Amino acid sequence: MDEKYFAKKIEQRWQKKWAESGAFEVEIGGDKPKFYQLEMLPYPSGNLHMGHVRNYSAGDALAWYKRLKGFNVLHPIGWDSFGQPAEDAAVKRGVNPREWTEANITSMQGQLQRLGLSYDWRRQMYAHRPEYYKFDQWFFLKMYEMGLAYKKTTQVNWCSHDQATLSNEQASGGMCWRCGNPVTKKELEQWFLRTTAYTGQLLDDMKLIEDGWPQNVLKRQSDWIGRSEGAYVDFDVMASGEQLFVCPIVDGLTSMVGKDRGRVRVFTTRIDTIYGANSIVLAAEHPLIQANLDNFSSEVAEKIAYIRAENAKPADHEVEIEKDGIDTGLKAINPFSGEELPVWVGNYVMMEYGTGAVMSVPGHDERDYEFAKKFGLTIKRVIVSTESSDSTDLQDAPDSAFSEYGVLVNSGEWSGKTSEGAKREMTAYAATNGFGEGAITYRLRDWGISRQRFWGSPIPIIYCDKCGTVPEKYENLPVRLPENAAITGTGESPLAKVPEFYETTCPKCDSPARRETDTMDTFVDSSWYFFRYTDAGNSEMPFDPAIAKYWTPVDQYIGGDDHAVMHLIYARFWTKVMRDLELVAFDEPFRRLLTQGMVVGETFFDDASGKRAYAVPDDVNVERDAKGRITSAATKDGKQLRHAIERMSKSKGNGVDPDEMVEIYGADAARLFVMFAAPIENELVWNEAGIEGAVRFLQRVWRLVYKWRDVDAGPAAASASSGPARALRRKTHQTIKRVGDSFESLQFNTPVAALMELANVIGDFEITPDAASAEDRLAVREALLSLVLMLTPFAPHTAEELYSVLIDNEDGIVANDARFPEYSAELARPDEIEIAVQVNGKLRGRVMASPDADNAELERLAFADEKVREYTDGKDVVKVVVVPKRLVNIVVKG
RNA sequence: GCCGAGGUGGCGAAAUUGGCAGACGCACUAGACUUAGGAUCUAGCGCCGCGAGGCGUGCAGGUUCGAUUCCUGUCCUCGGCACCA
Repeated sequence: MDEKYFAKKIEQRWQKKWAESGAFEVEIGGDKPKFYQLEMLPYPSGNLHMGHVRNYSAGDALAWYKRLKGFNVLHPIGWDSFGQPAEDAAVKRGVNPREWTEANITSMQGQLQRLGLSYDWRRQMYAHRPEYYKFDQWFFLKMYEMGLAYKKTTQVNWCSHDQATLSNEQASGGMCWRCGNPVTKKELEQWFLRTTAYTGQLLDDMKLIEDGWPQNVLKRQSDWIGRSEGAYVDFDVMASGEQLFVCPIVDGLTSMVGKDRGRVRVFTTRIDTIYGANSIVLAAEHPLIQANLDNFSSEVAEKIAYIRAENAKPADHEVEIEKDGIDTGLKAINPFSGEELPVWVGNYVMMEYGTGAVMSVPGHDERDYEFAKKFGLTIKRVIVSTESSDSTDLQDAPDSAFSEYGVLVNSGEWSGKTSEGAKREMTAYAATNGFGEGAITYRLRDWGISRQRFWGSPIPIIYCDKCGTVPEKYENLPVRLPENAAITGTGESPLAKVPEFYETTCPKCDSPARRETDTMDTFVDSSWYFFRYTDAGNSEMPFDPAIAKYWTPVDQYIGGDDHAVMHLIYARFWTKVMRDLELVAFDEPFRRLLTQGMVVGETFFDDASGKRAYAVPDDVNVERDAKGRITSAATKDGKQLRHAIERMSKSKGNGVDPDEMVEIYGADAARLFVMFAAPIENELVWNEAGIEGAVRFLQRVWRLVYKWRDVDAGPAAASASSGPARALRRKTHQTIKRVGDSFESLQFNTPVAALMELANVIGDFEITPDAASAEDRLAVREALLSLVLMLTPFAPHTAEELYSVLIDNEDGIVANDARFPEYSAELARPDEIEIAVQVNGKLRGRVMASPDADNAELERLAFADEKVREYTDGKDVVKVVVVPKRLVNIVVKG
């Protein structure tokens, strides 16, 4: 053993010991309570970035903490190894996606190992290997049987940059989740998973996890699910004059009521304003509109086609979309008032939400108001008023809609009622009279999972001329990806060009048939991978329910909040499906969720010479303002550079290579620093300056241990000592409390600070080892053992090494199954505490007092203080406020 | 536009939830030890002031003996959503 701190040497030694002893390999059972610690699995891009280091360091710290607390901790890692980058690499460099992926995984496994993360490596899952994706397919077949997987032709989100389909969640904000480019629409036949079958549960079950999940993620999920309560109202629709008219029958949207009469259903949350409707407005894609295109004038038909085309274009949020529309000439009847209303097509009505049809009430809805104004339509009477006054004609006056609740006027028999009451009663009235009903709509849609991609799980479906769509048999799973396929990146399914793949026979009738050539969205893999870890080798089932029952649900999940409405919704949905399949017996997969902030870096671009980014500004001159923000940047030869703060990654060129950090400073220092630098949920602007401090701290602890290593405690003089020994023990126990509390509340920066304080106090302990009394020795030894044990979650190699030095044994913390130090409230209790003395709220003195001193005693001490007297003598004492154990505030006058 | 979170030293941040603002660390300054130090140690480090002292948690008010913490208004920053009827 060396007396100098060489990170590399001890890191290699302990990593080897852990691997050889299977230190983090766990099984079900035993006396210890279980704890499932999980971090979001990485995509094998080839390189770890600092965001990974932050995520996995935090998870590892918790895993260690729980182990030290006596838990049986499952801490696994795996690979989200299907997906587009592998295909991009194939297109760009002609490499085989499988080989590229496997090589990346190998290199990243090495990086994770060098960080010394405490995984049960045996349990790794690899999404791209048949042993895993077999069960993607297994689940698909189950969902097909349950009616949860179905195929339909629809407008899907299309990213023309990536040449790929996207689910609604992946196109959130109108931008592609991968590349950030605007999304267009494309009509395709796609497989969907019926997430909407679980809408209510996805919303309601948030109650079960609201204490363990960040507010902001819950909020985003509930916004995404988008519950909205209102009513359906059916308007009779007919042609006007000689116009021909057909009414298609589409369940829930349209129906026939007579030879020349149809009905169209609108959704509204404000049925109370129905007397103010001046028209009904339909989406251009609405079946009623599409069915009548030939019956409309060419002008109308052209306009509708135009609107439809515009709707498919990518959204630009910088520019507000101008309202557009046209009067179709059709007429509708307001079922409440009996009025005849024109039927319009409007670009602001979306086919995907509600019924694709709305009643337009310009007086009380801002969008309808804009629409009416643009086309010079009548803005009808006031329907909702703040007083129950008589009607006012809105036509001249208004410059905006009044969209609040109030009292109804001009509303027939409902005049005089409140909006709330009228909504209830009018909905009931519509229902009894057969032209409507109460309705709840959601924004959440089904999950489109078909991808015209090679590198994903094949969808296990076969198309037979005789039998139609036929699911593959379970015994034929996995449907394997071929070794090779021409990958062009042009958006067609590569598998459709591989006859050896798609040529098959029908599982039902044995005649020649064709396989589905689309593959599944990669988010399928990550929707259930954390169950696979519990039983990673199972070849018959995704996992054995009995084993999963022991480990799941996940106790603590850590990852970025960029997955708030993608992965986390899908995983919750999948869990509910698994529950209905009786594979699991709970509703929610993740008890607690911690969202860690991004690690970002400063990036510099030279727009003139292309897109080169400068990573470390060695060759960049940077000017900063008082807050340290960059005001300008230029190359050494004076070329101006554009600068930005961006998520760190190798591809952006601003990445700090974790391997390099480990090489220079050591894994422990890198991990410790990342944990200490900022609260875990904050964004971390990467700045390497601070890491030296982490190294210094580890070296300080190292020197302290070696300084005292030969002093054993001797006969345990556990009785309360006085003086420095007692003070040290007090600090030790206060630190134990602070560090434990911090872990429980998922804080990682403050416990490091607490450990630094403790190390500082040990360093200030002035007795030399030779002169130390038995009490001194006990105090120092306890302090050092506690410090080292509590350091384990942040710097496990150093902790293991120093622990073995302290106990003078080759084995360390793991081998001895050591425990987090025991906290003693008695030892943490101070003999004396400092009481602040204020006069009129301003600090004027400090006095020492016993923690048990009563208020009268504290008051007496306060008045006895010389400094305080200067401010109180000769003045009237109006009031004295005493806060036990904290302060005395004397209020004086004059 | 709507919703949410947040503004504390030169920087990252603490603050027992209404009770000594700035713990811990980075950077910086001075000194010690050194052939040397980018090692280590000592001291200093919110602002103004020689000092006593005064001021200070985005800004303006309010509640309170006492406010970074609660309330009202306002400004700014970041994030989410984007015609959801």
